[in-house]
Amino acid sequence: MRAEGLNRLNGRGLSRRATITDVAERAGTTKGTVSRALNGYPDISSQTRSRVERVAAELGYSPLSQAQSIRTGRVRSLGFVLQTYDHDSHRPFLAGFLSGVARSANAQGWDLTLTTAESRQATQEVLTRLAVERKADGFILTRPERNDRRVDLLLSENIPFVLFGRSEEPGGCSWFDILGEEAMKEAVVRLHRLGHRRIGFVNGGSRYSYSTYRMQGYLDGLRQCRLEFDGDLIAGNAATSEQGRRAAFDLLRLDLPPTAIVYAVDMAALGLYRAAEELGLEIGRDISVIAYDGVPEGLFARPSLTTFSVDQERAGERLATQLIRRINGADAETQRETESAVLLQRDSDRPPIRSSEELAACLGKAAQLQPSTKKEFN
Amino acid sequence: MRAEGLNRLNGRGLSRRATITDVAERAGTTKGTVSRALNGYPDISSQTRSRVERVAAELGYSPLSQAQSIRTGRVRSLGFVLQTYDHDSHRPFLAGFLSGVARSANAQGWDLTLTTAESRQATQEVLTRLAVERKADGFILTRPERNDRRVDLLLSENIPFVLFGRSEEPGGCSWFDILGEEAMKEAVVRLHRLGHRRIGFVNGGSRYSYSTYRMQGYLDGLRQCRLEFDGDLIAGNAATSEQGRRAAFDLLRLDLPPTAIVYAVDMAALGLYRAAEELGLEIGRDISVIAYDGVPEGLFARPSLTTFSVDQERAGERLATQLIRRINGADAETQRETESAVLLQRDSDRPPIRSSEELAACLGKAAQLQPSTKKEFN
DNA sequence: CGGCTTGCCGAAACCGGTTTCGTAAATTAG
DNA sequence: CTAATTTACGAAACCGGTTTCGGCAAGCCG
Repeated sequence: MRAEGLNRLNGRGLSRRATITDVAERAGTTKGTVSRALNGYPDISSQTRSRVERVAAELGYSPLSQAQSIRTGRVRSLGFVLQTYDHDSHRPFLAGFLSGVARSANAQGWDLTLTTAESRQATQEVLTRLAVERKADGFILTRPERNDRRVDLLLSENIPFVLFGRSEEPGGCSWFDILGEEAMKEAVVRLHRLGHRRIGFVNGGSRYSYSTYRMQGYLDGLRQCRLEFDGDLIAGNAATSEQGRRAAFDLLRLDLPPTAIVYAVDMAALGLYRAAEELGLEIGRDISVIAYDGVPEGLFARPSLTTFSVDQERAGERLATQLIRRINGADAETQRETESAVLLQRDSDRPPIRSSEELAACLGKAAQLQPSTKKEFN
Repeated sequence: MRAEGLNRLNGRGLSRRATITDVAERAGTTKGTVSRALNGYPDISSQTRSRVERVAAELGYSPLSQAQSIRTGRVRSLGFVLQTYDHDSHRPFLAGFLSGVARSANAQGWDLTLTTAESRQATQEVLTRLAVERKADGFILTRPERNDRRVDLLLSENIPFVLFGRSEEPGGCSWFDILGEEAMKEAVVRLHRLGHRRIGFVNGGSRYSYSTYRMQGYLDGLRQCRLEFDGDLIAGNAATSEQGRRAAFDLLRLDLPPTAIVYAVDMAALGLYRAAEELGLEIGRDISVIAYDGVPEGLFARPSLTTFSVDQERAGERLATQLIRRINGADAETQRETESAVLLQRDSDRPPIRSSEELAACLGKAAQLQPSTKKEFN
């Protein structure tokens, strides 16, 4: 356990990095002066400052963040907790998102520390641990919930954080978000314009705050198109493909089924594809669908899924930048941004070939078909 | 987890953690003794050791890794460089993989530091930077290349690392890998058993070492089935959907086209789906396919893609464990593991409905069809 | 009983930084 | 021209750990 690995700087190994003492010696001054010069303290003459800066550059000196941190308490590192208990639908996002976060952080001389948690409770503990052990100066939280315990914790401990998603927390949060309500509204309008008159809605996970916005957008869309609201056309929450399939059955079993469905979540919309297969319906003809997220799976489904896509990488970049600003003291309220989703116009939304009544009749033949027991989704 | 120790509040918010001095005072000894006791030095009486351990537990003390690191040079952190220039096909993997790495690392008291690089050159620089700045004690490298500069660098600098994939580097590397050759062989055997006699092969990126193994597996499969080798049946490298589509056209344009194709990479195999659409072929009837990776897209394609899937999360877990052992001084050669891929038996491989000759004739009608200019794959 | 190990641990140096404190020199004020 | 401020920086403490060094006390041997 002990001493083997520690003399890594032997001979041909890593060229020894320059320390602050090296810089001080070469600049003919002391550690303290070098530190103050490099950190912009006011009581350093401009002459000395530039000399120190030049020497530091020559030696390629850059301070060791963990050495700094034991005094300053800051490590120049952003924290992200991968919540493995969370529904799968965010998995495809992760690569782009993390890549954006890390890229933006790196560009500003920061790093990203990644951890996992397997329950909500574990998330709270991990956040606390990382903050106490000073592994991270602040956190990026994704997918805020309606009453998010992470937010409560970080607010009460006064630890900086930013949200991917909005929050109504009175404490005041920073966030970056995509306007899901705007997309949902546009989806309805678009389907209406194609000739659909009964448009269903399948929302995402109800505990998440995004579902409020998306529902609102659906309702706004109905209003704008002067379509009457019909509670039957709203199915339960669905964030996974299997949940989406069940929601589809619920809607299609109606006496007057929708001819088009707006899904708040791509993965759930892919469940409609399964349901359609089982019921012998053709998507884009018998039943249209528009969803939200832009997961890659939608591109390979047939017909390909029309959806509003979110640029995860950009979100990651923005959030990293905001968080660094927050850690550097910016007010929470000043760090808020929203953007629009981008419609990927594909093949799952087309004019209806039958009315709701005709569709119902058509489905009548397959009426005995219940949502079969879950098929293996391997 | 260690809530008792955090309870002393320090002004607003942040709770003060117990330091080694707190432990020393409470145990009635000195910092040095506490450190030695907790780090397993032999010159501490078992009585003192257990007293210190008890006090440390009471106070919820755990050393600050960055404070340790300025003396020991070790931070208990694993490094991973996200190579954004690398072909996309690994993106879907990332979530599971990183989750495995982080989970396993966390469980052992380590952390994961994530960075990005946008070119091979940048990767080299980032690896060096992280090592010199002591942000990571070692690295996990994915997808080793035939002559991998990362490996050269880390070997020459004597920095611990493990590979997801094998390497013939003489220096001696640690690795975890899935036996791609085994899977490719089984794919051929399986297709042969279904009645296919002309089986094509589309390899993945030729610069990566995995392509050697997978090619070998294909050849082994032919041999086992006593099928004659035909160079025409091997198409160029394809790692993306578009490349896979072009490779499909190359094979299907042959005078005697294959009735089944083994793809070394799922994403490329999905390109065959596009080609088939354009040529009016039905996958699983006119042309069968088995691929490798287990990307989620394959599940939603129709017919769903039969493929050998890799448990990314487990790979991440194993690699993290190996790397930690390496950093703790284990020999590189002792840290090597391989496992088998798992066949996801789906619907893209079925008995051929026509012979190669019939297929050629069938395709003749569509012969004028060239691979059209790249469609937008948004 | 004396000399030599050995076991155990306190004291202090050290790691690479930051920050406080005090003061000589330079500047300004009177 | 002296006194009062500033300015600029060295010296040293400090952060939270690790590691070296040396010495005391007990144990062993003769």
